[in-house]
Amino acid sequence: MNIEKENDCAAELCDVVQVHDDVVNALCEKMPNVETLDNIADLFKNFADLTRVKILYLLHEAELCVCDIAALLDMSQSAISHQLRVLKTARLVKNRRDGKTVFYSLSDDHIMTILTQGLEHVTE
Amino acid sequence: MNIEKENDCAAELCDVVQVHDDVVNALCEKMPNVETLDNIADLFKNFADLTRVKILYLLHEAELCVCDIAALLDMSQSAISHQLRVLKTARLVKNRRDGKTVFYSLSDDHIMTILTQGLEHVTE
DNA sequence: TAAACATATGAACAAGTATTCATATGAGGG
DNA sequence: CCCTCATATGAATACTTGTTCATATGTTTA
Repeated sequence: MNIEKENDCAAELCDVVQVHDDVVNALCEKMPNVETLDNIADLFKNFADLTRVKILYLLHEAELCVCDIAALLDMSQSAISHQLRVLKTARLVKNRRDGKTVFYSLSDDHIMTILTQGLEHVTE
Repeated sequence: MNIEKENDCAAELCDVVQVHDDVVNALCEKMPNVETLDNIADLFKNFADLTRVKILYLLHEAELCVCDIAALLDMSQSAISHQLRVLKTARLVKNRRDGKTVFYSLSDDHIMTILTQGLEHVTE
């Protein structure tokens, strides 16, 4: 019974076996596969940093360029650019160039749905 | 115009001012305060690790003791115990003692709502 | 084409974190 | 009581990550 091994469910539990076998079997089958769980963890990594949360909230309100975000958050242009690259790699934000300026915006609405769930949880 | 300073909105933007002042003012007012955003980031940190995501999914299916989780995830008892402490500190899981055994379970349903949002996002 | 501006990027450093190892605490059974 | 089992914890280590600094790329304008 070990979800690590392609859900083949063969790991041994405590000698005392707190959980009945049928329950544990059901457990393995209901679990998403490890790759999916890893993708979920990676997704949430993007929301696990204050700077990135601020950026996402700002972009929810308006399309912004790098230097505007840097000014609004009182941080260096480089720091913001690095973080925007993280968010872009995760496909949470997209950008478009207009002359010298690069405008960033949220990729889709689902991102804000997740953040709102978090907001609701922390505000009870 | 700087949300860092208690939303007093007084930071300077790019010289080129990509965003009009009224838009930026609206931005500052709509943003949750920094403390709230920090709490959101802290909340998501709990979901930003594969081991913890696995644990939460397991606990969604059944109340489990430490050694069962360790066996199911093929990890050391100590590693699991450390992670459960993280999740307990964040009030995402609760526990009860029954003799030698300590059973862990999810604190509330909202936790799974957030994870499900993440799952939906990664599975498109 | 040179200068100025906006952004991107690589290396380095500091801070945070997940696991291991050894050990401590706590509970039940003999 | 002592022994065993289940869990917790502290220190150490390896790994990850966010920011800074210096610099490169790309675009516009003089």
